[in-house]
Amino acid sequence: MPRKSKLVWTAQQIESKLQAIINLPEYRIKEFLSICEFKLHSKNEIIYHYEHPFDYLGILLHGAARVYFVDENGEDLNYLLQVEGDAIGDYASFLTGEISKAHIQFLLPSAVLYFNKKDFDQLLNSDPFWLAFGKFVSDKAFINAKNRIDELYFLTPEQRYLNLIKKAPKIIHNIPQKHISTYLGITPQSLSRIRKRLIQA
Amino acid sequence: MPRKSKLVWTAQQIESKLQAIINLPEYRIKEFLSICEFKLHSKNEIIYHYEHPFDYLGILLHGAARVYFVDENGEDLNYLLQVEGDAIGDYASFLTGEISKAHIQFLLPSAVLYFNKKDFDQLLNSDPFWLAFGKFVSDKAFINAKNRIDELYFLTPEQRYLNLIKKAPKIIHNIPQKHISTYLGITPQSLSRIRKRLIQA
DNA sequence: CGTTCAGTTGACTAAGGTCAATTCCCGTGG
DNA sequence: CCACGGGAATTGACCTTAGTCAACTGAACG
Repeated sequence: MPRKSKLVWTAQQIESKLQAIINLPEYRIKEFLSICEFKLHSKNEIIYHYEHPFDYLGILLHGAARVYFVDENGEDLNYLLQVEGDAIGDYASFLTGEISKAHIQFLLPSAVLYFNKKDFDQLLNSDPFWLAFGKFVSDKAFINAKNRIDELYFLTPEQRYLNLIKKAPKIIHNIPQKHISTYLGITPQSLSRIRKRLIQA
Repeated sequence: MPRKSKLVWTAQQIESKLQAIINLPEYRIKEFLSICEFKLHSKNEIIYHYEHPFDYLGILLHGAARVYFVDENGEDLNYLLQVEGDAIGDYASFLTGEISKAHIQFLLPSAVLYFNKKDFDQLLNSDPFWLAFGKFVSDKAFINAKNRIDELYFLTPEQRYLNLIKKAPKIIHNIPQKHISTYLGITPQSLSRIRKRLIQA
C-alpha cells in the first residue's frame, strides 16, 4: 500500500518539508539545516545501537520507523512507532548522555534529517532564540511522554488499540500487527483476539 | 510516624531548603523566590481544581502530596505521589494552557512554594539564564515522565511495587496503601494480594 | 509448487478486577 | 480505662482478560 518513495530530494524540497514540521522562518530553517545531515533508508533497514549514549537524533521527513528494545527473551518491544514529522532516537539518552539500548528499524522507505548533540548544543548556546527552541522541543517531548503515560495508565489494551486506530490510521494500515501489538504492550495473539472481539461486537 | 511538622519557617530556612532542591547561586535563588508564595498545608487538606488550566505550580519543601484524578465511578486515581523536593500541579496543563482535572491532596503536613505561569514566563524571558533554567525544568519533567512510561510499559504491577519500595521507602511507609495501589495502576485488593505473595516467597 | 512468516485459533494458565464479608487498627467519647 | 465506630486492609469466591505454547491457515515470494 505505501506509495512509491522519493529517491531524490532537492535542497528546496528538504527545506520546505522541514518547514512544514518545525514552523520557523526561512533563515532559521537554513540555520538549522546547517547542522543536519540528510539520509535515505530502505524499508526494513535497521540501525543497531547497543550500549552507548544516543548522541544524535533524526527527524523523519518521510516514511515510518520503530524505536525498539530487545527483552531478555530476545523479543522486540516497540517503544515508539514514528511517522513523518516525528523524531527518532532516544531523547532521554540524548539529554543525559546515559547509554541507550534502543534500536531503530525503518518500516517504510524513509528520509531522515540527522543532527548530533554537540552541534545541537552549540546551536542552542549561539542564540537565545535557539535556546527557546530547545525548550520548546523538551516541552513537546514531555507532552508526548505524558500522553503515553495517560494511555498506559488510564486505558486498557483494547482502548489503546481503538485510540491508535482513531489517532493514527496510517500506522494501523501500513505496519505489521506484530509491531503494533508490542507498542500497545500486548502480544500479537492478544491483539488478534481483541480485533476479533471488536468485529463481533 | 511522621515527625512533627515545622509550623514556622524563616526566610533563611525557605531559601536554604530551596537551594538544596534547585542548585543555583544565592542571588538566583532570591530572584526565583521573588515570584514565589510560601504556604503551609495541613494533613489531608485538598486543593480541588476542576475544569480550568493549571496556571501555577508548587514545589514541596516539606511533606508529601498526591496529584490525582477522579474516574467515571468516582474513584481516585493517584497520578503522582510527591515528596520533599518534588513539584505539584499539572505541568502539561501549565505549559499548554489546556484545562486540567487534577486535584491535589496533602498526605502529611506540608510546606509549599507556589509560583504562577505569568510570573514564571516573565522570569524566563528576562534573561537567557532563566530560559536555560526553564529548559532544564522541561528536560527533567521529560526524564521523569519517561521513567514512568518505562515502569508502566516494561514492568508488571508486582515489579512496580518492588521498585517503589526500593526507590521511595518513605512513601511506602508513610502513605496509606490505597493511595499506593492506584499509583501503581491496580486496586487496593490486588496490592494486598501482591504483598501476601511476596511475604510467602 | 514449496518455503517462510504473519496472523489466527485453541487449550490452558496466571494475574488482576469485582463484590462482599471479615478483620484489623486507631482514635474518640463515655 | 474501656467500648464503640469507621475506615483501611485483608480474604474469599468468582469473572475477565492477557500470557503461553502449539497447531493451523493464508498470503507473498522466489
